[in-house]
Amino acid sequence: MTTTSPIILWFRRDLRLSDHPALYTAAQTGRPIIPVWIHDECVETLGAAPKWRMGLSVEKFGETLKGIGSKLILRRGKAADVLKDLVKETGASTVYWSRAYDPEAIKRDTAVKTSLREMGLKADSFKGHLLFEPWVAQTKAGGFFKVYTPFWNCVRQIPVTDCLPVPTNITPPITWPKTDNIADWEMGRAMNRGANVVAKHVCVGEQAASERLAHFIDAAVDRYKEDRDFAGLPATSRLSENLTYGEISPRALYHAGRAAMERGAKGAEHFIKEVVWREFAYHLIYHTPQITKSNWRSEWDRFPWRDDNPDAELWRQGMTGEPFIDAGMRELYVTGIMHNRVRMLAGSYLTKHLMTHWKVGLDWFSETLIDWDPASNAMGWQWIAGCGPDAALYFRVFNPETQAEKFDGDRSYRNRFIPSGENPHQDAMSFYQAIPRSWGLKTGQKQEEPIISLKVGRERALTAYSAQKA
DNA sequence: TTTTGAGTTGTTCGA
DNA sequence: GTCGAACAACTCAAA
Repeated sequence: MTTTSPIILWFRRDLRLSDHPALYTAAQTGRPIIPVWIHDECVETLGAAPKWRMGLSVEKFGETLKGIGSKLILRRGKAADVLKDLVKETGASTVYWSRAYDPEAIKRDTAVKTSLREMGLKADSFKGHLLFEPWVAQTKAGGFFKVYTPFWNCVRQIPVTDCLPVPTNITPPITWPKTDNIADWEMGRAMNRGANVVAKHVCVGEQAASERLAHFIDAAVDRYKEDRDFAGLPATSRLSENLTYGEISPRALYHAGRAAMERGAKGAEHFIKEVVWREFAYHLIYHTPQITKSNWRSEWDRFPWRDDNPDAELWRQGMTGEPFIDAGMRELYVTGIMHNRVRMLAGSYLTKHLMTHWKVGLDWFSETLIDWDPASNAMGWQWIAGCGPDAALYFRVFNPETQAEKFDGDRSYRNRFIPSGENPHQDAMSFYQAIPRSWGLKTGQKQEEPIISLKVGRERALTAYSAQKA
């Protein structure tokens, strides 16, 4: 190992220059840095929308690096093999990356670390994706938390250090290794909905993410606590899209929130608590990785969920006949995201009224969300289905019509995504451009009658829950 | 070890 | 129309 050999900076879901511990540490050595992004085994298995959106992020980050005299080297293959090849080609003696915590990524990274160290290389991972490493928060008994509030009470006492600046000295190597062309990968190929429709709604890259945060702090954080549940209001930060690709660090959100708190913004602590929900999801996925695949509470294994079925297909198509649910499913299809409140309703409706397994919903979200995150989605679906970490009051079944009355009383959200009146909203109409022809929906078509009465659906679910408990 | 208090997000019904 | 109780009892975390 020489002190002048290059450092390979393996980027994954950390596509930014600011507040990047691995990059910052590498830059401080003064050695040449070779930024790399690999279309690896974890990228292969991404759903259509997350893969497409990831591609946009990678492309943008490549431009950013180019702008500072560096370059993003692109390769495709199994991560461990690609990195071994790159080490041989470049004479690098060190590989750095930011830690990931979901089971697939841990498996990949463990293999990478082992094989690189066997070659005598320095291979180190850094914090960066989270405020708190999942093993830091512990109960007094030394275990992990299963309830949010005690988790929050624990981590809120842990100091969060300042954000790191963008390194000023990212030294290029003398010669660059060859790189693939991202266009050849066709990362949007599986977007069989119109990617051009969704593209109007994305916000890509570090600069855009940072402006989005500033705008939220400026315009919305004060009323965040009161307004965040109103689906038609621009009251949320929408930063989940950027966090999941690491275009902004959670620490940037945290400190922006703290600064707002200090000037008396009432909603700011609530905003930080939501950021910490993401931390809690990672705490859970780290300690109970089976959360992505099987019921977190195993007693739910005997619950009579239905597998995928025609009702679930109508749910995916935004054709349940429940306007608030359908609006949410159409928001998802047109914009790639769904308001948090409506995600809960859509999840409750699928798993309770339609008695369909939460995995059916999780799979659809994994396919269609541009802000898809392995930890948050697994936790969210298990929570809403009742088999996840929560007090799990089994009779808590959301009523989409009551919820619409409460959280979309002026119908602005439903009208945005379901055509109504003489001049329907542009987003409602673009749904028909976005959907695949195979769905057979005509422009302007909507489901007039609910596919199941709310009363019948609710009672059917409650009966099944009572039977399970007995 | 036992006890105690609390647990993101709800709905319905009847007074 | 509004408001409180019932829905039922269990798990978690700390004292």
